[in-house]
Amino acid sequence: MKAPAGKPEDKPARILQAALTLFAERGYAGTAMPDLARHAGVGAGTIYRHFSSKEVLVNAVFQHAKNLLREQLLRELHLELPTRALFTQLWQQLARFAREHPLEFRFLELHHHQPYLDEDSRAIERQVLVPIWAYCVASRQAGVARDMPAEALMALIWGAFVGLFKAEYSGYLQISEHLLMQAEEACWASFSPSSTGVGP
Amino acid sequence: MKAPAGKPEDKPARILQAALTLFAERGYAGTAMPDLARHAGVGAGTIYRHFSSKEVLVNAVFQHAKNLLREQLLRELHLELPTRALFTQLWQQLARFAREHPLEFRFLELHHHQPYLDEDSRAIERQVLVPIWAYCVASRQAGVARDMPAEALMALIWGAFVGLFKAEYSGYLQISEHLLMQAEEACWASFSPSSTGVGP
Amino acid sequence: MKAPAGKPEDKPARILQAALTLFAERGYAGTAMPDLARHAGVGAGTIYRHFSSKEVLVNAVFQHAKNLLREQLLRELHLELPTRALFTQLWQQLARFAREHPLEFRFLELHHHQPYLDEDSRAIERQVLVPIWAYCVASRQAGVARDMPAEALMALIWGAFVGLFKAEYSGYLQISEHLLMQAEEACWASFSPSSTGVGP
Amino acid sequence: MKAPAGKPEDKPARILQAALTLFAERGYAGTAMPDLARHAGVGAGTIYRHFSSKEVLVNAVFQHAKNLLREQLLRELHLELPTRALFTQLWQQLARFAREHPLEFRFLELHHHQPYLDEDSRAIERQVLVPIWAYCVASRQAGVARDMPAEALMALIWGAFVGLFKAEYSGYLQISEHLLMQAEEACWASFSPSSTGVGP
DNA sequence: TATGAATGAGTATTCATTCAT
DNA sequence: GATGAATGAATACTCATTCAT
Repeated sequence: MKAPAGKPEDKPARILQAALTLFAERGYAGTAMPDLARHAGVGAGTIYRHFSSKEVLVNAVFQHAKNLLREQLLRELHLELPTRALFTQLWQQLARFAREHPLEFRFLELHHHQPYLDEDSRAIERQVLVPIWAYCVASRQAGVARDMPAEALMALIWGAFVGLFKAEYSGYLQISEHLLMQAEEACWASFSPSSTGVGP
Repeated sequence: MKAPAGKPEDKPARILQAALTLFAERGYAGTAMPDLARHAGVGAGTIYRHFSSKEVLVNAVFQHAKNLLREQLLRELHLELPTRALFTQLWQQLARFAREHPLEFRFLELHHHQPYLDEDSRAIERQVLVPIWAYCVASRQAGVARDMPAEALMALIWGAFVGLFKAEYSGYLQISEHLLMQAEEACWASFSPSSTGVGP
Repeated sequence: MKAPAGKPEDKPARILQAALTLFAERGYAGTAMPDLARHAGVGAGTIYRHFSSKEVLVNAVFQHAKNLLREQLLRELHLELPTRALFTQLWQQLARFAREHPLEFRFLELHHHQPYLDEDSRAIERQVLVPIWAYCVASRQAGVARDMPAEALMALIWGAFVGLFKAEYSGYLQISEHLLMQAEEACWASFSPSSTGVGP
Repeated sequence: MKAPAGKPEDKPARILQAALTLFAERGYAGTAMPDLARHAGVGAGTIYRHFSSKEVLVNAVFQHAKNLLREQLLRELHLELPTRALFTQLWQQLARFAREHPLEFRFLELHHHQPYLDEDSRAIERQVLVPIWAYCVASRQAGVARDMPAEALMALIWGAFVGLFKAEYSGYLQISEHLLMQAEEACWASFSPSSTGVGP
């Protein structure tokens, strides 16, 4: 009979959860360890039994969040679909991630490229990007994406997506399912070569 | 004849400059006041003669940066231009801001909607948004923007723009003048209603 | 059949041994209990089953070491020997102790008269000193020791002895059997009244 | 008009003094920085303006104490004196140091060869020893010191000296001027070759 | 007015000790 | 009995802010 009690008994999980929440809210430097301990419902020392320093902790959170994103983004991806459909699928997976894991989403936005991220964290970051990058390169070669560097395409689409959800949690906007699909179409339009000026 | 020493500029400006630089680099919470004083080349106490607290200082920086953005964005705006041309103009003003004031740009991205921003800062934020919002609303009514909330359109375009420049200073990308224009076209495509299904 | 695992020895002994080692190396305040537990190969809590606090533990180590010194110093002491021979014997017993029990020797040097030593520890300290003191007093009355307080004689000889061995484990010196005997002679010279100026 | 006030205004000096006192009493590891600050009558942060860490502080104290010892020991040393007289002079200088600077004396005894001492501290340690070592070597070559390694001679005499003063501050003994001279004679006896067996 | 030394509450982290298993 | 995870007070150190000069 283990840990049937009220509070979830898994301390590391509680600590990660609290860290995710506070880092997403206040950022790494803005979060104090004693505060974090209180939120996790553990003693301050307990954190250090599981994570040897604040830096190690933030990297653990980063890697958890990034892995989750990778799984949600790349799982059940039907690469055989036509480019347009695949785009929709990617968009929806992203949206599902942002919806189901808002803290992870905000955390990742806030802790990009920070100096305390270690090599493992950076490696996972790259792991997420590579398949998307490949998709962009392939689309471009197939003539169904604009003639821009894959990196630029990704930056525009990812940026637009992030902008949309930031606007929501900033209170400017409520994203309905319908709006989500409209935004997807808008982004597809910025991704695929425009038909403007394309002959008769 | 006052202060003929090393740097002649006036103190408040030096302090604001140092604050802008460090906040943009390390964030508000990650920046220490004594460090900031050293960067500004003034005594720690001097900061407090001009800005009564760290919060007041960050708000001053925010307002300076946001005002600069507003001026660069809205100055010499030819509202009588056709929507498409106005879009290009806005895009170019934004790009000029990001290019000429990279610190202000990064600072603003990093300090959105933080709890230490006061009412004045939030008001200025809105001041910047309102004309853009009006442009979106008008475009939509004229049928030259997609049928989405103006807030969503702004979020998508602003997000894409920010994504592009973040990719640049993250080292993923080098933004040439040509690329900038291609990106503008892509964003316009996501802004204007797609011609899909529109047929004779 | 209990605890057939790795180290078979009994726990209290293992704990005392680890405490002796670490206290001798790093001092009382410089030694952490969890570290000590790891060195002893026991759980942290186990220490407290046998020693109710760190202070109790250090006193146990002190008493063990001091008792060992007492035994080695006073056992098989031929009090009937002439003063000179007895001096040599004491010197050799001391040397044997320092050689065979270097940790105990270092520990005792490092933890003299510390405020956490309890009355029992202080009592044992005195028990060791009393017979030596008696030897000094007797020698002096017999005219074979210098005309100084017994305490001063003891301090000089003990100090010289300790200095010699400290020099060895500080790496300044290697104490051969021959050197040990030379040193003994030198100390005897400082103990016994000089013949200088003694004439008919 | 500077610092005429009750308490000496020199913060670094006050901090060094408090550090000397507490380290001499409780040892390095046994002394807490906030305690030290309170003793020095300064804020905890003030210590760090002058000494960048506890280690830097203990090295500063060590170097101050060792330099003082060196000056008192080697100053006005009449190297042209006969060996016996020079020995007395060294002894008296040492005694003066132990008398006038009991805290420095205790501190040095307690912090020998500790791992936190830096190269500068170790260098000064050697600087003190070298001249004494030279004296021993010269004496030995002149046939007025026992035929032992200079290091052993030093260890015995220094050890005896330290033993004597430790006995005093441990309360076993009161060292009168007369006793000090008797002890000096005893130590000289252990230093110089015994006349035993030398006869007509 | 400007300074920067000084402060002490606050930070990350450690450690003697406890207690559920 | 033995364990080692958990604790929270204590530790070394930092930082926003003040104030004597």
